Amino acid sequence: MDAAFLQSLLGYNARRASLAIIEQFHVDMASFDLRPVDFSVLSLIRHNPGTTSRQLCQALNILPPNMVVFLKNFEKRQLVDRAPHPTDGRAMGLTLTQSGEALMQAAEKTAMDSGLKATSALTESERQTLARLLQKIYL
Amino acid sequence: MDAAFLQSLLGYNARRASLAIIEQFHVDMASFDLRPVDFSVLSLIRHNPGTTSRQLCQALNILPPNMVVFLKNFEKRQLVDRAPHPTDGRAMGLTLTQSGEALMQAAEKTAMDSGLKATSALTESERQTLARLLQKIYL
DNA sequence: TATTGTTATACTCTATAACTATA
DNA sequence: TATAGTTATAGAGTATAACAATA
Repeated sequence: MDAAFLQSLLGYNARRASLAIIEQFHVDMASFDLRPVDFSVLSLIRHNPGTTSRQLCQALNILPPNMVVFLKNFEKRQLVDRAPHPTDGRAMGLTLTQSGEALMQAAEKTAMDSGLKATSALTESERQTLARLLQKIYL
Repeated sequence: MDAAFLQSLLGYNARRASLAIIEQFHVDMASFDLRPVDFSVLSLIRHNPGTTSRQLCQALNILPPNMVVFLKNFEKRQLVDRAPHPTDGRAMGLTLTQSGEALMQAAEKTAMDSGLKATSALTESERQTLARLLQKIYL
């Protein structure tokens, strides 16, 4: 099967590569019960304690009604605490609970290892080049 | 918002970049009424005339029941012809119709231009490096 | 017995409209 | 008037089970 033309398109390559990495992610992260989007949200909360739902939505390009569902789930799993925002009465400040922190400490390590496994065909130098070029596209 | 950790993960970067390119794709390809997956299937048929549904499924990692819907749509739009396969009585050989060929000739040109626009922050040399590294991940 | 194509359907993900409470 | 959060729901995308026809 000749896929030379599709392989000349960066969009095609980026999508196929991201799906391959995510497939590995699902395998390696199964024990955490975290989808990629769950992981991204919790990681941002971890590294930005007190952040709001809106800020997460903007950072991850997620629509607010969908974020509500994710956060509700995290609260039910006692991974995230919601406290009144100090300056904005409409918003809620988000932080990881103690068990959320413990989970994410392990999950971030596993996610890093999973990413290395999925990109084992690359050298560390190539990984850094790749990350830099991809960020030039979407940032 | 500190997203440094997520940005260290290739899976996150690849997904964000692919979404950015696909967003541009939707804008530029609107007049063709082709989603990325439609475009990929039709392009493979164009460059591999006589190919079968199963071969397309394997090449694009699409499940057969979903491919049936795509091909049925293409047939209704008179973009694809299906003829009995010369050697396998179970399969159908797929080719573009004359109007399908005309559409895809224009669509492939537009898709290339769209990809260049979405990656205008990169040099041509960087684009080639990026494509090569991404293919090392998923091929 | 395995594979191609197919139907029907379930499940997940993403998007839209409309509402409330506060800025 | 605009924004944060929420509810309900619609739409798009992806996956599973089961079947007929052919290899």
